[in-house]
Amino acid sequence: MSDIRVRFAPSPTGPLNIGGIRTALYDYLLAKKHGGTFILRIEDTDQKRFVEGAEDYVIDALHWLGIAPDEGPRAGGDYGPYRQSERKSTYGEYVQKLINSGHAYYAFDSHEELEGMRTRLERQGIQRAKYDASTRMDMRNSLSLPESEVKELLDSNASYTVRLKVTPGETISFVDEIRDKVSFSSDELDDKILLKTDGMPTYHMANIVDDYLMKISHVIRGEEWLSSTPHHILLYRALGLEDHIPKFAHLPLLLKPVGKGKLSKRDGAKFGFPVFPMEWNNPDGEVYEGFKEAGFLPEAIINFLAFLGWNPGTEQEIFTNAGLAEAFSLKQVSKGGARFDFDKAKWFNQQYIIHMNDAKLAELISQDVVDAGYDVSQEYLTKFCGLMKERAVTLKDFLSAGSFFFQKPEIIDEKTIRKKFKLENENHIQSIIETVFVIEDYTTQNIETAVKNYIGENELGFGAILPILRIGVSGTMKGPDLFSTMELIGKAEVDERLRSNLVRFKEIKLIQKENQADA
RNA sequence: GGCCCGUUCGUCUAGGGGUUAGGACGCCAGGUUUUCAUCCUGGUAGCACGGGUUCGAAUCCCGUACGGGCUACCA
Repeated sequence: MSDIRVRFAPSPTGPLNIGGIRTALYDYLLAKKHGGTFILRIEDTDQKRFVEGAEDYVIDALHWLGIAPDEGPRAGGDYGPYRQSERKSTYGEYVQKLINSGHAYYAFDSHEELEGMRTRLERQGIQRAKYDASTRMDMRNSLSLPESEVKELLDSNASYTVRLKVTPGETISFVDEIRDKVSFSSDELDDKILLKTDGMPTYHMANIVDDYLMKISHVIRGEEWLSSTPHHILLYRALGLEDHIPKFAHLPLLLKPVGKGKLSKRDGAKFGFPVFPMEWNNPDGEVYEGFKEAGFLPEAIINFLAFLGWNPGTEQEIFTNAGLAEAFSLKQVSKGGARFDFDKAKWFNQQYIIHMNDAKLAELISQDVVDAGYDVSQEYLTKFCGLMKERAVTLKDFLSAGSFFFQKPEIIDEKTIRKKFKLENENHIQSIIETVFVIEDYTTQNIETAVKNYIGENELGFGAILPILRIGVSGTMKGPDLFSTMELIGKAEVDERLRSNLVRFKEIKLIQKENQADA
């Protein structure tokens, strides 16, 4: 194990969407590239926003996608616990340290007082008033209040927060692995709350302490964190942990496929594709569709997501999980936001299905087959997958486009029958059905030879006969090689379908004739 | 409003002073196929705008526009 340790730190406030998955993927890829450790840490410091089941969802999704964490609440590890709510006691010491060294202070202001300050300053023309060096002495805190009063308040169990004391006039710079140097003026920074009245640390405090304690080497997170990074730098400095500052990489956001703004959870329903890895049943009863349920392969999603904002610098696009890890580099991550392109996702999935072995595919769709009420052997299913896979974009397409392998087709492509079927060929079709029926060894090759010989000998032309047979067997013009299809479906069933459908074709044709006569 | 980040075909992107600006998805056309799909070949389409630096700018600098993020006792 190298000392590269990368954490994915979601809040359990709902299902992890595809953007979160991408962040986790980049975390995973960077760790694996360097033989390091991928860590999952649950940032549940906001008890109000906690959603039951969200943590399990995150872990299950990462497992399904094949990017399971090496350390985390379920995986365990030497740096646990991995839920911040269970680490509450460890943060106090660091907060105290900041207070003692004068880098942080107690603030006793109520929500109303804070609100009052903001509206007061707004009336003076200040758009967004901050709690900072310019305002803190007008507020009720351990900097503005006499020491005795502070002690009194503390002793009387008055509720308080702890705020970071930001010194104005400084320039805070750091190197972002994706964007290079980024600078902020401390004048713009407010005195961030580090410890809430409920005794829980805020994200900023917990994050710094845990990253330090868990020996995190790289912080990869969404761009929305870029502007709070200077606060984090200040925190490391104040704690005397400047030598332990991890490398930062802020990822560009995932954007809606069309229109403005970042991809949101409701875009799935809006645009007709999943934005979550797996199905999620929201407590409010709303159901969010997942890629898994839509018939996507985890490898394909990973490959697709990896390329949304990153590229290997070569023209190779199809990568195994391990190949991605080897090729990955933060330097190749692009800076601009990427639109989510469902067409590209489907293309990746199709590629993965085509290249997957038939038995494996059979295994993946076997549950759907059972659910549809079909009962076939594993061998049959494997052959079926072999025939259908070039036509499938998702796993769902196997059954929707290949149902005639399991049951006699209900819907017949009548249009093609009207166009291709000639009543004068009826006897020929009849003869072909009989010719094929007497084949002893009912193989693709033998069926093909028999049919083609008959067509040749009677000078009929493939176009006049084969579409009729195809629709007779499968009901549709779309499908795998006709003779392979016949072999798999089997002689008796094929014979039955062809005989009964021939009758139906005649009816279709006669109705057509009548209509023409009327017109 | 302020601060910060960004902007190459419709989309994802390569390219970082001299390129016919490359690839992929999509779309279109052709070929292969009894059909559909796969596959193959070809086509379509782009450096946001304005200044500057330079012999030369997609590339460096400045500005503008546009997009995004942050501006909570949310993460």
